Amino acid sequence: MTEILSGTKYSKSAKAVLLAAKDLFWKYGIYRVTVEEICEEASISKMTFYRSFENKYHVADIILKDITSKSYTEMTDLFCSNIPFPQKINQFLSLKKEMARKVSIEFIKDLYAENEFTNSMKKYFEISQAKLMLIVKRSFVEAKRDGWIRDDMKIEFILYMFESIGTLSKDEKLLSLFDNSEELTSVIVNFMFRGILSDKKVV
Amino acid sequence: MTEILSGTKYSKSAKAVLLAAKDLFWKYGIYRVTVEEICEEASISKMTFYRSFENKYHVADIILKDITSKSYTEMTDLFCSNIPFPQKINQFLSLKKEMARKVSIEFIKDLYAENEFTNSMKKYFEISQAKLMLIVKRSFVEAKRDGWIRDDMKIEFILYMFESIGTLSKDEKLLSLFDNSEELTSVIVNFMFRGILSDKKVV
DNA sequence: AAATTATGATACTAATATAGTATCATTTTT
DNA sequence: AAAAATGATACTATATTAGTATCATAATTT
Repeated sequence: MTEILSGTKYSKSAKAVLLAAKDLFWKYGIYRVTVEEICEEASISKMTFYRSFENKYHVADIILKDITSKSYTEMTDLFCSNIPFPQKINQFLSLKKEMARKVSIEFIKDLYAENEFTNSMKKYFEISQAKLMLIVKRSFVEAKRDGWIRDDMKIEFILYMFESIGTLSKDEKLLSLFDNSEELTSVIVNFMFRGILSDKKVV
Repeated sequence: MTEILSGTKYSKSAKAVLLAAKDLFWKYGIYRVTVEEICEEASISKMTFYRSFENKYHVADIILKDITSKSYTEMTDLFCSNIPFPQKINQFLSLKKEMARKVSIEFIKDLYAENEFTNSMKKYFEISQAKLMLIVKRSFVEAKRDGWIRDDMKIEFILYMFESIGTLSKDEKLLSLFDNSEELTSVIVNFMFRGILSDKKVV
């Protein structure tokens, strides 16, 4: 939790804002939270807020980028490593769980609500996703070659499903079926990998 | 969930409003939710809303009363029944859990934020609580007489702690330590009863 | 089928909330 | 002591929201 914004990049007050904003965004999403609320929660004045940040979307942007960049680095490292495929999947599951705990469903909901500010965030989110997919694909190709994945499974299909984990979380109807993003993610991810893993080599 | 508003007291559209409002209030509290949002969620027009309800606080009032009245009836029945004391406590725990699932922490937070509308709701909440306490007290007195409760435990102290379960949930600082009211309640309740039950008669 | 009733869509006003800025006093850091 | 950061307040412009009036349309009842 407090690992967020680890460097000395931000001043004391700016950090207070980022932490307070994160808590509020997590609970209520972005659009329901006001700048004044954030300031009150961070115990700073509104002017101090506007001296460091453009607006609340700027804050949300920093928070999102901080979290996704860390998560994608971990993911990339995982899929680039030489550990056996099933172990990769296990670790992937726990990384996903951890990430779900880090990114609230309310946050994502507001992110994908049309808005001139959130659009740039969306893009960043999607670009990170795309970069990761290249690495993941390579990993899946190797795994298939090594017999870890059922023969009738096309890599393209797997990748499509893999990407859906991110895409699905944009679907309001699906989101509303779950209480939190952690639950949703674990359901999707578990479902996916149970169906993918070859029967010959059970973890 | 859907047992809410079981009678034919409300029209189809009014029921839709109550259910939609409940979902929104549960997630975001009362003040963050607008009438128009409720209408959209309930798929009815704003006019239809205002033909049935005064405002969103009126809706919140009905929801709260519906839930508390049911819960307090169950509690009263439980403590008036002739089952052994430890069993009463066990059932009390599950009732409390069920109630926690029914009343969101966001809802209570807004309820106890100063506001001319929520004041009447607060009163109703507190009166129900007071009525229940009379019955609970009688039950505790009997339990002590029958040796279920440690001798050095004063009934007044127990009642105080018992009431705290409700009062504590008003404390912002404590609330913020937990993700949901269910967690908070179960922590308090469990803590309480483990310390109260006599060592001689373990359940 | 006609009448009654409930609902919807739209447009509107008044009230309220919020964003963002200017200014100056105060505190903290250097 | 000087410089930099923060706070408090007041302010304007804008956006949001509450609540109502009006008329059209759909659903029910008779």
